[in-house]
Amino acid sequence: MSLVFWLAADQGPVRCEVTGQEAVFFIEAARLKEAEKLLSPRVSWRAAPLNLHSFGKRPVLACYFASQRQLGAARALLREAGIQTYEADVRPTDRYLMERFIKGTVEVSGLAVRKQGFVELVNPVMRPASYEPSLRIASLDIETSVSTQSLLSIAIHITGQGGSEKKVFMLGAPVPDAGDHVTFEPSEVALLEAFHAWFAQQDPDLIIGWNLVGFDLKYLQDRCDHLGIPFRLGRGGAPISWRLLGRGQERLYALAPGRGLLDGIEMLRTATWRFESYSLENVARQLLGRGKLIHDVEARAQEIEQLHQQDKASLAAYNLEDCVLVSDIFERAGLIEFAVQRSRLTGLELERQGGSVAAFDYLYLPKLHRSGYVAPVVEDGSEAGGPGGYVLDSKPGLYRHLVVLDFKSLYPSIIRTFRVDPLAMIYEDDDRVPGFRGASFSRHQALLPGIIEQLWAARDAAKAGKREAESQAIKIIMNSFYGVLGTPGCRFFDSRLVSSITLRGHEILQRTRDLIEAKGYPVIYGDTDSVFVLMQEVADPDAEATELTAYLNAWWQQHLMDAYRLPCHLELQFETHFERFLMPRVRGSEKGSKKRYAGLVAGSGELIFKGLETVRSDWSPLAREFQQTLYRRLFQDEPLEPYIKQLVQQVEAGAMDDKLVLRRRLRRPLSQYTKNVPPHVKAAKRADEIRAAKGMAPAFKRGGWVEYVMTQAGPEPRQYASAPLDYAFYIERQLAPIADAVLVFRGTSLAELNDSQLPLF
DNA sequence: TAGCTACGATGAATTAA
DNA sequence: TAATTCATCGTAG
Repeated sequence: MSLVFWLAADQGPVRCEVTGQEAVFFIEAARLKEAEKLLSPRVSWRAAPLNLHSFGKRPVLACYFASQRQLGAARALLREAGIQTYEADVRPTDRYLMERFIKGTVEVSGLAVRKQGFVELVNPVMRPASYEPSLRIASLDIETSVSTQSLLSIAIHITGQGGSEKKVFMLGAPVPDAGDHVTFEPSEVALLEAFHAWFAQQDPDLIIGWNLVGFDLKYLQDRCDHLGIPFRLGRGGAPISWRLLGRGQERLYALAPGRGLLDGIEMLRTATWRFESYSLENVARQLLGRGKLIHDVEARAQEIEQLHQQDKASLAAYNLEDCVLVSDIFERAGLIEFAVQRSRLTGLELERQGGSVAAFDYLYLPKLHRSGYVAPVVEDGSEAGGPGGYVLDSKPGLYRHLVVLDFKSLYPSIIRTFRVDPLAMIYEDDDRVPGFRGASFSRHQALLPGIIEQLWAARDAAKAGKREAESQAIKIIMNSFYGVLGTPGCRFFDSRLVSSITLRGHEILQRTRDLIEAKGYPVIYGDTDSVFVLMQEVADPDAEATELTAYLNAWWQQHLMDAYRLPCHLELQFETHFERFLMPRVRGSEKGSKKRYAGLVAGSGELIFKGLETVRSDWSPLAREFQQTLYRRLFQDEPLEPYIKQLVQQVEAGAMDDKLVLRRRLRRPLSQYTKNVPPHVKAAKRADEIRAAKGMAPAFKRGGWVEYVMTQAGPEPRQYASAPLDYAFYIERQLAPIADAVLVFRGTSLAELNDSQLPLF
């Protein structure tokens, strides 16, 4: 893999092609002499002895090369000579990838050659200096005409290094009141050319947007192809390279040489921000408290065309405002800082999504090599295995003063404490820490615990320095280790490893519960790393919770030292004090629920819902608002019955019709629902039938949302609903389950309340 | 261009009576 | 027709 860097320099942009990376493969030791003869005049390399974990225990030597290119050449030479190479863990990732985005923080030396207006460095050596982000960022958004398929306008908002700038390129005749930053062009070709010229001169490091690759860049590429002009947004006019990622769903991936392409939606997901809808409108409202300039999303396409004909100044403002929203969202969520930090930690491209397995390799393999071991290859055919987290049975009820204690980063802390590690597991020595499922771990020859220790310290430093994005990136990586070890897609997958993490977690959770109960506090629930402790009748719950936490931490320290001679890195923390708390029952059962509860946080008045209808996007707004009001009243000891009865009457009277929409995602293409047809699929199919009859294209794709209402004729798509709404459905299936979860503790139900209203004969 | 398991609710499909 | 199982989705951690 080679990388092209463009760096600012006095003589103009400096182009560096960097292939410098330590690459490695393995050959049988017996053929070293032959290999030396073949390789030494052509490439620079060195061989190191290694123990062999796989390849049938034959002695093997690791051959290190300065670059992937050298490795490739060596591989070809050896293959010709019939010398087999083993490439168990050669990776194409490059630790310097991110530096192309960080101007002035990379020291470059090498032979400078002038080439086509640029200075090219031959044999560059790059050395990262301190990290100092100074990026120039272009937020890009286009508007298009649905009827003619042509491009109407391109807006760009530039921020960061070098100051901010706003620009709109618009198709059509000039209008007077549009502002200086709006440029009008007579044709699409002229528009695209003007945009290219301006963009090259601005020379941003990053391009950001909303569905940037999947819509804006794709559209621009298609349009340029159609018009026969080149589309060159890379540095130095390089074209964008496109790739279609397979793996079931087709996803478009784009790379612009010398620039990063970051999509807001993907970045928010990666940084674990969660939204019900990732529309720009919704995310901007949630995060910034303001929305788009055109509100009616339904008629948006028509409105844009209409604006282009009648009010170009407004269209320019609208187009630009979307760019500004995206810039502000990136700023508010710290997405660029997050992307840079993540890339620095994982060695993966800024724009790379997921990649947990690759990140693990990046962190682990160099250390494994230095320990003298070769990693195994990925074996296909093996099934994922091993238990997950332990969930305590809950004791249902309505409580006062409940505190939640949880273990901070439980799985990473177990790995660190109990020396869980692929190498430690296979390394044979006498001083071992027991695991589960027959595994045990070398106390001294372990790599992962050290990696976690370093990350943990870096995270504490980031937190202390208020570098939130960095801390978040580290947390995500630490937490991904457990998942990676549990997937057959990872070369280190082994059910003994994951079981040694999760089953130790079971033990820790259960023992912690027992210790708390032995102290006289009832534990009514717990999930994986948390315990829910009752502090009813306690004068100062916060003080006692703090004291209890300290006691438990000290106990674990002592216990692990006594039982295993291990320093304990488990850390229980007192997280929340609920003034009031409700643990529901499983519907139609006496059993307490798991993963569903609600509580009123002491002091703040904040209501927290977990797993309940309120937080589920597939329940109607009616149901979700009902639950929040109901619980608020419950926790404030206000009467419930009048409110419930009143709401039921309002529903029947048709006063709540706009809150009855249900939404659910299609996780497959419509045609693949064969075994049964759930309501949202029925609604989607009806919608597409109606659309087909009108000569319109199908609107429901895999991954899309279906909005529907329940009518007396069954589920109907929201846009095309015709039958009268089925109020009985909403009362019995949306309100009653929510009311009953509370009323059951008073020995009544919604149905009973309703019946009592009927006249008695 | 491969992180994981546990759990609950609903409604459709299937089976027992 | 009632009871049970299965498919599907969204969620907790």
